[in-house]
Amino acid sequence: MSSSEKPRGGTRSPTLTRARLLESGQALFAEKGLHKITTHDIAAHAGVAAGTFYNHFPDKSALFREITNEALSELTRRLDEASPSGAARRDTVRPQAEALISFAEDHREWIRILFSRESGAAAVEADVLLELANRIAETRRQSIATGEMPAEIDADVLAQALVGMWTRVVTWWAEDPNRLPRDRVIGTLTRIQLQGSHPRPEGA
Amino acid sequence: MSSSEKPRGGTRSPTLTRARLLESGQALFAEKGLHKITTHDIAAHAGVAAGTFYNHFPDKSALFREITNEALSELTRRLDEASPSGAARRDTVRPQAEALISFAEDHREWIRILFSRESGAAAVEADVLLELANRIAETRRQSIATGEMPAEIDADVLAQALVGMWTRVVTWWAEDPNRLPRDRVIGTLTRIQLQGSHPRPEGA
Amino acid sequence: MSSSEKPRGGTRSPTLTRARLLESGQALFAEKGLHKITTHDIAAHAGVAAGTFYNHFPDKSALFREITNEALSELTRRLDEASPSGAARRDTVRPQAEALISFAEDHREWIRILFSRESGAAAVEADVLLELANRIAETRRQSIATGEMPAEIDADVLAQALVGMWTRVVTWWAEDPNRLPRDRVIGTLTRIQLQGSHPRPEGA
Amino acid sequence: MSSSEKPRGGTRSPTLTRARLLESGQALFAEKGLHKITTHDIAAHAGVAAGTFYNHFPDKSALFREITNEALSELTRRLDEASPSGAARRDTVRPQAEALISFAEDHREWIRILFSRESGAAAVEADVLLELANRIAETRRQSIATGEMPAEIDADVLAQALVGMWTRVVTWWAEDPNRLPRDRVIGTLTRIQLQGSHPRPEGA
DNA sequence: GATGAATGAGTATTCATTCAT
DNA sequence: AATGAATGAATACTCATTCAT
Repeated sequence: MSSSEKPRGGTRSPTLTRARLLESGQALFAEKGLHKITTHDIAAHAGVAAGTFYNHFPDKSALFREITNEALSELTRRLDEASPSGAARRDTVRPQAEALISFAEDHREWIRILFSRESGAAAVEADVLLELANRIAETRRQSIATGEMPAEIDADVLAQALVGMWTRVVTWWAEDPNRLPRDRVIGTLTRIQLQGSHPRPEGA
Repeated sequence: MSSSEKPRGGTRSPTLTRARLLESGQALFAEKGLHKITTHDIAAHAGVAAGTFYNHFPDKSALFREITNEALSELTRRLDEASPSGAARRDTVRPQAEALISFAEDHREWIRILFSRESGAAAVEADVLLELANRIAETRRQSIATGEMPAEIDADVLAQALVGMWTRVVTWWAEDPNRLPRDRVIGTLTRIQLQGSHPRPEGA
Repeated sequence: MSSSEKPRGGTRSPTLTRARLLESGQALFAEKGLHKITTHDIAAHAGVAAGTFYNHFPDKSALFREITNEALSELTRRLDEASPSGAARRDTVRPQAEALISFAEDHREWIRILFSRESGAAAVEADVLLELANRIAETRRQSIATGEMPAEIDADVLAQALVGMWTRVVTWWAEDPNRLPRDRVIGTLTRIQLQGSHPRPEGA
Repeated sequence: MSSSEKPRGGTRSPTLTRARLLESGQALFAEKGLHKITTHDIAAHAGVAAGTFYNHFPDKSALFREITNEALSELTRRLDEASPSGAARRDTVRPQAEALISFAEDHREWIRILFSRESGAAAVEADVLLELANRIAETRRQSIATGEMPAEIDADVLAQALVGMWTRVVTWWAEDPNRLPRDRVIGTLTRIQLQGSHPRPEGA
């Protein structure tokens, strides 16, 4: 077979094709979101025919889910690594902020896919993020229980707040990392939180 | 012709029809987002024919924009009211949190439309939110300048963080206000912030 | 009733309204043709409500037909006048060309409506034009019969040819009468025809 | 699944499908004109699904343009062939009339599409026809310059006149070629023109 | 596995026409 | 007669998905 032939049949490695589709989906979803990208776009970007897409993924959302799952488990992995279960509570925040920012540095596309609005990932990320939130909240809940943190604080609200804060900041920063040195982001993120102080009521 | 025919001609008040379309759009967009709702859905929900939609709005996005504009200006109005420019800085946070939560109580649909992911409002809300963020940030910037707040804090990051935090919390809470009494949300939101304490470096 | 009120009910003379609709139709059809103009356009241009249109005309094509009929009968009238049945044949062409050109000068809009392509008048004008063609042809037919005109000439073809020629020229000229003084158009039109000479075969 | 299902997947030759769409468009446009024919009509006539149309043409007007372009270039080709640039002027008319009539015989549908009113081709044909007109006019202009043709003749008017005449005659004839033998049409067309005679002024 | 033409349900939008007021 | 909101059929175009080759 001459190598200049149009590839037909099982030419290239299927694994490679699959990988290419994944990459293409990643790049394109990051750029425009799930709904503005067609399966044809992805196939074209991957250099394969439209039908080939369906040899590797049952449908468009399956590819999307695979991407987000991979992204989320990598993120989870890094966050886990950053706060081993045995670690002292106080040490937990900075390493996690660092993990998140490093993740953003290494995978800007994933950040866009996971966290930017209209990306299509709303449902997909919810669970993982909630889990993250809850994990964070759990630490706080204990602080609250021990009186280290004021009782006015609700752990669920706190969890949502932290997730919202972190995802927004990291998305904003990943759009253009030149905005700010990473350490400054981490430094700020680390300090925005309850420090155990019992603030006087505002009006006082 | 029997009198049971569908109404033709200018039967009902146009203002009413317009209002109905607006309401229907609000309800449906809140439920499923801009992209999953068709103009036919809206017309049907409003009890009018498909074409009637276009007697009142040039296109789907115009209706959406009208809804979001109204929502945003109401939100802006409340936030402005909550923090008169002359107010002392410290007094600013709680009233704004209260304003936001009250807004959410009164307009759960608007919250979903403005802040939930995949709503279609990404671009629309950006400006207003950023403005809000910057307003908040400005207060902090001054605190930082006066040394009241540690210099490690970056005002831009802080602004993003606060916006992310607030929008996420309010969206989460508005999904089901029974989750928690509003005061608890406000209380927590009010305390999540730097209190001027200079925390010891994490490792210390 | 104050005169500044929005006219409602039988305010203005219905005859006037009808006339205005006719004028508006004329102006708009001339500009863009039947298919690109909506009944709303016409009503708006006439300064009346959309429904009013249907108080005066059963439908859009009725208005169009009325305009074309009026235009065509005026044209017919002028052409008839220009060539009274008793006139000598030779004298017939120039007066008719003059009549046509004058008609074009007085009614540029009608020219566009009747003769320009895509105006919507295709079917409408056919008959009248054909009649015109046939009347012209008849004159020629006699010339042919008497040997004044060569037998190779077919009267039907000639009729079509003259109609095609005249309508195209007049349409072209009416687009911008400054292109040429009317006499030059008439002069040329008058001379483009068989003059009774028996041309030598082409190759000779 | 029964084998009587509609064909799915790349069953038939795409070239064939494209050709069929082209033919269908041709037939239908010739019959009713661009605006009265829908893409669904064309697809149905071609025996394919509605969406298939768009696999082959970006939109309806692209198909139309393709048809008219092909028609016009074939016509141009034939006219060019009929009057090689070196030919003596006088020899030019009959061959061109012959070319036009032959073209009409071979492509009645194209004639309708190109020249009949309301076909939708107004803009498309303009250039080519004008070019044709000007080419014809140029010959005359020279005749006028040399005094071979009377100075009262305006070359631009003449060009418009010839184009109007020819297109109308050929359209009329192509509707039903049985009306007349082609030679009679050609013969007449050939003789309708200025023969160089200086006619006495009509009134004389 | 790969191909890519074909499929057809889905959707925004237009506009001639109606008729209660 | 005049109004103008309402109607709804019509239509161009998109795109996820299928399947014969």
